[in-house]
Amino acid sequence: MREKLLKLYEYLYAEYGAQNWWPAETPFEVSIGAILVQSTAWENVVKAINNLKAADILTPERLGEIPQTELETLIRPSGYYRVKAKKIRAFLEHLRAHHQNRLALLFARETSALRKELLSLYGIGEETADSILLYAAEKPIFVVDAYTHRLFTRLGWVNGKYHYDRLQSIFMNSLPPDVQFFNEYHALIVRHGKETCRKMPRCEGCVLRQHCPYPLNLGINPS
DNA sequence: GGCCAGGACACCA
DNA sequence: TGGTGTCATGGC
Repeated sequence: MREKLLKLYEYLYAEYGAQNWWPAETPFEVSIGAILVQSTAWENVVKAINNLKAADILTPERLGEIPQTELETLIRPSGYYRVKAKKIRAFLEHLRAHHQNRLALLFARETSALRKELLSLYGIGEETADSILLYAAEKPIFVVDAYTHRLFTRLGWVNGKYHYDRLQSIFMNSLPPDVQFFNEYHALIVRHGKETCRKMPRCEGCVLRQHCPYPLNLGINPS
């Protein structure tokens, strides 16, 4: 599996180059963005983030002080704005109550304990937790998503239902735990998914509703 | 006007 | 454990 994963990475990197993720200025911005991007096009998240920046409240303290309705209004462009406002407030409340509003204190925890802590919060599931771990806390955790499942399904490397942990294990058990490598690999899979999806009928087992043009000629044999 | 985007959760069998 | 409904704006 290791060789196939490395070959896939080489293909994607040669095709798209460095993606320079996560597109944010601070770990806190990454964390908020990770919640806002749930089932949403990134372009809409940018609008919401820009609203928060324009209001000059993109800090744990300030964001935690504004009323929920005001937060809802500011993040509205990212969609699902009511539930996302609750999720952000749950995250902020935890940060305030347990870590003095300081991400550095939260991120100082041991990785698996930190992951469990994030997963215990309302609105933070596996992908969001791992995105925060990798892109904000810079822990060597591989982020998996629907694009990953679709790509692996088309390559014949997995079949059936989308199980986050199973898919993640394929990477974690085969590749060295390198933050920059994991960063680039996931970003490339997302980039590839965005670039290549809207032309052919969707495939069996695909968790996304959109269309995609697989199979690719990756030259990688199915397992 | 229809489809869908870098999920998570509630509820049900 | 698995399947389904809900949340919602904005681009194409």
